[in-house]
Amino acid sequence: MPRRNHMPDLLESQPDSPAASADARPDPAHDTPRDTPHDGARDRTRDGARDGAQNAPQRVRVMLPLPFAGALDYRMPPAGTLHPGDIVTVPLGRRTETGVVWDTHLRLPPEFMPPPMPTVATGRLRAVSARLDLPPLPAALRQFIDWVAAYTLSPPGMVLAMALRANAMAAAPRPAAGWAVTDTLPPDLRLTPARHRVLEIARLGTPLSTTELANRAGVGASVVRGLVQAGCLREVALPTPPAFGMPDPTHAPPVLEGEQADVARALRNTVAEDRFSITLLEGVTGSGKTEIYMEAIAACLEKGLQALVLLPEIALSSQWTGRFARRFGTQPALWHSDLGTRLRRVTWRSVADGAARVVVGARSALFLPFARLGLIIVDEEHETSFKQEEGVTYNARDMAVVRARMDAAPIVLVSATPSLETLANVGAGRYRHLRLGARHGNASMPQVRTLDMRADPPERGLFLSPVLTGAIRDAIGRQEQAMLFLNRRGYAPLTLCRTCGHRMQCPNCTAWLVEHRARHILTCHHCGHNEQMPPACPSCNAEDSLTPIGPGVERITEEARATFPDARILVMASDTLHGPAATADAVERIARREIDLVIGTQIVAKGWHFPHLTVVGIVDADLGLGGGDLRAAERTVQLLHQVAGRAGRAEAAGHVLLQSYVPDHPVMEALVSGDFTSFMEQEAEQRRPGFWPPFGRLVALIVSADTPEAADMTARALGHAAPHLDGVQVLGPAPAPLAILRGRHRQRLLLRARRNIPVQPIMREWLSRVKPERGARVDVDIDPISFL
DNA sequence: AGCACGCCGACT
DNA sequence: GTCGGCGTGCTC
Repeated sequence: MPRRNHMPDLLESQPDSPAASADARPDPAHDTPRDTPHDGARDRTRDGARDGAQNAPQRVRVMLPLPFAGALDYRMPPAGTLHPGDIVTVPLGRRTETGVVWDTHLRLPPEFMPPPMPTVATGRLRAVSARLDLPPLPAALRQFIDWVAAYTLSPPGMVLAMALRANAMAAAPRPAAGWAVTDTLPPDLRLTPARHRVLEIARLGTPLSTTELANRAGVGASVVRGLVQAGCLREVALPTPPAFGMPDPTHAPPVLEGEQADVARALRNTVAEDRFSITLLEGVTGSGKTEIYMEAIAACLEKGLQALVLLPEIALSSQWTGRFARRFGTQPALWHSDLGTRLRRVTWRSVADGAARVVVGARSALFLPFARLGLIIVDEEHETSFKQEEGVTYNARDMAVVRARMDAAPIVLVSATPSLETLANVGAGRYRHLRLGARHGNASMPQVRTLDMRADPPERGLFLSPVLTGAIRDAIGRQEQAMLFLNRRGYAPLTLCRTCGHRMQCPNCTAWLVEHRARHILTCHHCGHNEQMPPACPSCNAEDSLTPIGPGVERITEEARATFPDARILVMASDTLHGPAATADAVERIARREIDLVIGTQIVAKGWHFPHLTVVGIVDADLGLGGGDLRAAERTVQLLHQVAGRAGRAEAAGHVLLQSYVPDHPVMEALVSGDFTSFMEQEAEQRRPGFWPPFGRLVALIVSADTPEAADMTARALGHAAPHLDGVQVLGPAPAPLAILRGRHRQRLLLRARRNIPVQPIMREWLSRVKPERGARVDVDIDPISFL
């Protein structure tokens, strides 16, 4: 039964009912005359629909999680009917694959329509082997998969693979067995006292598992097994305990006042509308955004619908789930790529049957089979880690908006520093805008100032200015905490021979090797190659001549230990914290004031709440500005604002010091003034004239090959075949900044188009005209955010 | 993605 | 004479 009567138009015309199943309707994908002359004459009818389902076999389209251009056709199995969404096994060649019965009609905008697949003659169809006893893939998810595939130019099967990755396809988990007393006991039963106790417990009614029964009777499990053997106990399926608790929206509602109450109310109303809408929730760090969007989740739960919360990194989830549990009285379901097999399967099924009410996850959670999705939240929407760079390249933030549309659900994008894309959508009136202007409670925004490194340089060989070390020393003296941020792992990013100038380089990549002193190695952050630190220069054999150049967190830690010998220092970097549990533990220790000085990379910039932290030092505020990346300035502001936001979240005021050699750069000025609106307006004005995103669209082509020649030839062929169209421009080919990555030689091209031009058909046509050289591959990245 | 088929080198 | 290298192509 449809829960809402305002599904999107595209779905409205194709209700997911048996009446609309794969076989009953004409299929445009099959209408082109493709049959061979031999088959053509007798194979004019399709699907059996026109001349009666009883006579001709019925076709079913089955999407397999394989890189095919589309679904394959099968014959309906002898028994029963199949409907779109059913999960089935089918023969493929000499193996058996699991797939999903797909819709006959692609419900996509016309410009997205992929080229039709050739049709196989009815006589050569193979039958579907079996329908698996699993909840069917919902129509909205199937439509979403087709849409993502068409948008990203990926084979739909590869997108489906992401939705099936749950491994949920394995046989249904067998319910745990319990034991009940048989109606008649065998007459020859030897009833020992132990056996008697077991039977008494078992007679109480509730079936119990072997161990539980033995424990309660105070006997060993062998007694229970003996009774089973003797035929006194029969097996009954135990009711599976719900894997997820029911979050209670009334468990601990927050007390909200003023602006916070207004925004929470507006969000609740949006959710109550129960239809597709997009809202940007913008609020400075510490303004209580999480607490407020949890009210949106509460409203969603009150409607009996499911909510999905996307976080940029799952490391964040420990603090998040803690807050959730305090608000709703139970833990949410968690979804990320390295969930254990069992939990993964249980979660997938619970999402499908609606038992999991709130799911928090990384981007892959977007492909879960929600039974009744009523809200999507994208927290830290500006984060670039929402972009998947491998396999199917997609931006989870953008695809979340599409998913919300398909499920007719509201979506809320949350950020302190929204991306320019999102702000442009607000400006164009496509998104609603809710703002929180002030910090929560008595907390005030931290005071930010730049430290001109030219005027106050550190001592020779050191990286911290005396002004910064002074501020840290004062904070620690006041029993407060301080933090140093440097977005660079390891000891030093470059190792140089002082004698001959040789630089230690990765053999597989165009990149310097990074020294990790703690592990005595040089390592490549791109391919994982590592080697021992050589005792002498590998080029000129000079001994003691290799010198570290520049700082990483390890080196800053060394300096801090020397400068603050009594401080309790904790390093937070992805390679020192192994997994979410270790991260959570580190965060706990900081909150418990067991630490005086935190030194960290990216990972400290996440939404952690450190109430006693008052001083934040940014070791190298200029770091992200080089490299000529389109979004370098925007990204630096977002990252550094996020780091700065860790300071002064409680009563005591926060101070942020930015070490910079360009203190009058607009990025530094924006951070000091806190006026991001003006900064983003300036950014917009720089991108608008050249039709750079968000005022135009980009598609990156990455050519990679095992030889430089193959990469070069393929890239040049693409250059020659480049489209010549109004409002479309092709840049390149040029060697990629990472000209060699993992031993593969790389070239890049970039297509830029006006915003109103759909790039997918252009790309399809372009790519179809170029055949890559042997050993070469072309990867397409729609809406790229990395330019490496 | 698998898994066949297919045409050129060192071996029981 | 065969076993086997992985290049190319197909799977409804």
